[in-house]
Amino acid sequence: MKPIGGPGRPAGSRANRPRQADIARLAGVSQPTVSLILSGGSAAVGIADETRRKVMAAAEQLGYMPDPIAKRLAAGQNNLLGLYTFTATFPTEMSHAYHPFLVGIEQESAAQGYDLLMFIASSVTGERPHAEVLNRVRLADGCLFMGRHLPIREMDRLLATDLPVVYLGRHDDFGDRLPYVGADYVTATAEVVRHLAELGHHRILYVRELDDAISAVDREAGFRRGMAECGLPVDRSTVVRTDGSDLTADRLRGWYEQGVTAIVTEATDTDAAHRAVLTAAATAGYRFPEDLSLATLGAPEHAVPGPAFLSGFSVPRREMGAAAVRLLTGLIAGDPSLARHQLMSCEPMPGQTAGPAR
Amino acid sequence: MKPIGGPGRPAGSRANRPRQADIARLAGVSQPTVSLILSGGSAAVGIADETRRKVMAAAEQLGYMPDPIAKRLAAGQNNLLGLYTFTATFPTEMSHAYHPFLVGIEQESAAQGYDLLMFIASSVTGERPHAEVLNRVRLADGCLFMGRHLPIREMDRLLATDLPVVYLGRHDDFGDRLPYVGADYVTATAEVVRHLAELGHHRILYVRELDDAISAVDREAGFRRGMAECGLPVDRSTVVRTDGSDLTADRLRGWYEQGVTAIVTEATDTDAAHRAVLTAAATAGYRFPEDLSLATLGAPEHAVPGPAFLSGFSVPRREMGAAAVRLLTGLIAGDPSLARHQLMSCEPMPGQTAGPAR
DNA sequence: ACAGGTTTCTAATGCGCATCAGATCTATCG
DNA sequence: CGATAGATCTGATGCGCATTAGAAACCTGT
Repeated sequence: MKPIGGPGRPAGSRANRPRQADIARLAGVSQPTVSLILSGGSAAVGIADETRRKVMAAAEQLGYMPDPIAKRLAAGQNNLLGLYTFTATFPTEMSHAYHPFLVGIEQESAAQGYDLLMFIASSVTGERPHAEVLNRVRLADGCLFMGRHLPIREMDRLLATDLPVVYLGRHDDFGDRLPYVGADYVTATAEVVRHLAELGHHRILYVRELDDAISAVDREAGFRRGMAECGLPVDRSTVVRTDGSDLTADRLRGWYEQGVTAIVTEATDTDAAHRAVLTAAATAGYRFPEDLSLATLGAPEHAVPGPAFLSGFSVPRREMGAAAVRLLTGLIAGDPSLARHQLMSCEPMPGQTAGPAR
Repeated sequence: MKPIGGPGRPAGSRANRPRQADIARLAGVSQPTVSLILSGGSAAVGIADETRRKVMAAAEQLGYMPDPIAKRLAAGQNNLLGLYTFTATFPTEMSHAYHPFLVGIEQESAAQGYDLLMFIASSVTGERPHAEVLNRVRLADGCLFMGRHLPIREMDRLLATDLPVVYLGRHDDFGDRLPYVGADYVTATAEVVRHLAELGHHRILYVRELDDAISAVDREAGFRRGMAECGLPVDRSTVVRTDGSDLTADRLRGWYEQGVTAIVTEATDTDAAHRAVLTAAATAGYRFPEDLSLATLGAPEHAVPGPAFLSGFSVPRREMGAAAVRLLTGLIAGDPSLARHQLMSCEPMPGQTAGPAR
């Protein structure tokens, strides 16, 4: 702990901020009276109008702001919503993947009267980078979690406390203990496959990333379901896993010559698979949709302004962010009627990279 | 305020977590001893090894985690940096203008051990949307401000308190009272003009936005200085103000026929002027740099990945964010040796939209 | 005029931790 | 051997607020 000033008043920013006691002195009442008036709900019983006026005036005059820390220590709420991303919230190398979520989160937080407290894994992180932050998180009234991979152990510990928590993404491993707002990738992906099939594609490849994030699993499941529903076969070579490095132009050419007419990729926070396909196609001289059709699951919204370029579906990130905030504030308020697991549907995007099979 | 459990233990998330007192009991020592051992730095003086061992063992056994709230209440500091943007921090319609700043802010905050508290102007904003938030802001140990236009009156009030504050952008109206980290637009803009002049351009137009944000003023000043230094005349028609709507293709054509060979625009959070030029040029059929040269001051970094496309200069937004955080934490720590006004230089970007004059 | 009821406020206390001024006990010295 | 100097630890206290029990003043009806 950093050294602070002598006894009496700490040296920090709270140095000479007015406290309830100051208001009390100025208004000629006691501190608890001030507390009652300032935070005791709108219809605080048993306070004379005259007293209330005096206190309010004094508070106004001093520019009083309740100390959220003390408030929380004493009672339990400070109108702060935590936001913790398991990677940097504002990543450098990644595309601005989280931005749309943040837009929704910010708007809805404001609407609900909460401020956002962004927790950041400190740089000095050893083996369990999240352990420390997941503790700090309790500063807020509740916390929103984002990130492709959820640290199971730490989350388990956090869920053992009763801090309200919402995860932005589907995650059923914790059952009802972990409320979430996710996207219905399965349905949306199946829909994309069906659309391609209707365009005459029969040899469709699914190029996905290496890691098994839940969204990736869902998408593959949706792909398989879509293929099945359209009567298209799926064998070992239909689903390709790559981190991008091994997806060469030659390999793509090979697929093309074997009769593949459409490729489905997924957009992630790195977009590795998706970019690899684009690069390989550019190198091989294939154009979309003339030579090959391309559908990108969860097309990144930041790609290009204007009408959607990529075919596929778009994740309603903004709405998801807002819904997550609503769920969280509901949980904080103790609303029992809330659906703790919410899946939002993704809008199909016709786009310009998918067309009739050649 | 939410009702909590009976006296003794609150019903909140702190339900039955072990406290230092529990450890103390188990180890047969006093609570302050536990505090000393657990948080009194590595080489806490005057603690017998035997005692330390016992306490550590007890803490381990109980799975103790310090309560961050109590910790901060006692320490008088909460390791929170406020961040307030005078518009939405995650704007919908604007380009992701603030993102690079946020990257730097996030990284440096983490490095300094602070979390970020994002304040949001509540939606119910009347005439003075910022008044309420600028009050809430005092909840953090210090606060960073962003946004093209700074609400003078509210800022003045805030500066009257001793809350450490840093503004991201140049702003000298408050003199030394308002510390800031800005960008040296004047020098960088003059440099851009010089570059164009060296490419043979003599008729250079400056297309700027309507509003008189300080950055806009600085850029125009830099433009004029650059022109002067190159011996190029500037008259009333050399500087064009627009919100984009009146910048038609015809008007651009007119300039072209009057011998204008280069246009300088500025990138802002809306990019109105810059976009208008691009649109008009596209409509008129002009290409950059073949028909016209274009330089964009503060080229948006998010435009296109890969080698810089736009000529001009880039604002070191990330570094500015980090520098602002360093300045703020320095102020919080009470470091008197800090330069309260910092201007960072912008890197020239050759880009691909400026070439030799036709 | 007095018991019983209201209204309005205050004293006391605790939240979990950190800090500080001693208290206690042991080592060291002249 | 009394005295001084560490070495270790503890009691008391405060951080700013919320909560609760109950004091004080003020009514009401009989």
